[in-house]
Amino acid sequence: MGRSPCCEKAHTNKGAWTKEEDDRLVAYIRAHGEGCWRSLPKAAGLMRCGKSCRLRWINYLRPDLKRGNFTADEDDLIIKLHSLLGNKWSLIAARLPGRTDNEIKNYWNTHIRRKLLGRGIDPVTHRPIADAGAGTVTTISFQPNKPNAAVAAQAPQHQPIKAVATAVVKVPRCPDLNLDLCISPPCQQKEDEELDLKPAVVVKREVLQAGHGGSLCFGCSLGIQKGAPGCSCSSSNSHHRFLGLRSGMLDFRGLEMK
DNA sequence: AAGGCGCTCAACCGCGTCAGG
DNA sequence: TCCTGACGCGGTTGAGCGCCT
Repeated sequence: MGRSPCCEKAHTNKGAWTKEEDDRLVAYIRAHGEGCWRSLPKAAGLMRCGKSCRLRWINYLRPDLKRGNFTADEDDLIIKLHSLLGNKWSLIAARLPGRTDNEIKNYWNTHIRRKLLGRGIDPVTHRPIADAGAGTVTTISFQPNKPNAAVAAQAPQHQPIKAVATAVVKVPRCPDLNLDLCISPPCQQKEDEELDLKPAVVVKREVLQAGHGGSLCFGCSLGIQKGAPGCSCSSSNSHHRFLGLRSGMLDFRGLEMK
């Protein structure tokens, strides 16, 4: 049994969106909110597939999107997150307010990948290309309160990405990471409100429904099942900082690449 | 001036996951 | 418990643009 198409393809537009279509979509979502993408096109009077509407909204029309070039700090953060998460673009995007997974994915493939290759670093393993087959672990560690300014640009060639830490964690070089990390819950709301920080993590449905409330471990916020390796919800100290960083929005200012 | 080429990024496609019946 | 439908994600494609020859 084949998969049924997500929409009636015979009567849907494809390709670039027109200004009128954009306006219709924005107007509809402003009036009714997001959700139920399948029925949205019909309700909004659009000859588009629901998936197409969702993508257009998320990647282009959303009002909170930050347009324009990536900053050096964002570059740096993307590289670090990719070294931890692999091609989990949605998770990386969740840590970059105003950026979308598609945008980051494109940026990675067009800019960062090349940049890393130019430095002799394998963009997949984040290890020096000459050392790619070694099969050893990459030590990623972090040291808070060190300036990170343009560390990516200053990273010496043929050096693995590495940071220095109070608590050193070893991660397998395989992208299927065992994220056994000390982290903070993404929503320490009161504290974040005081600092005017907006939680950037999109919390998975199951986590919300499991009644975690505002006390999620970083693993859960990344979509790891509660209780699975990488989840530290049950830990007595659910308020530890993720690698010494604030929750919600990864503060990478204390990270350093060597 | 124009054709070729490479790059960028918006959009599409197919699959995995999950909730609800 | 199984099935189905909807959503979300990551990989891929291709139109449009700018640069080069």
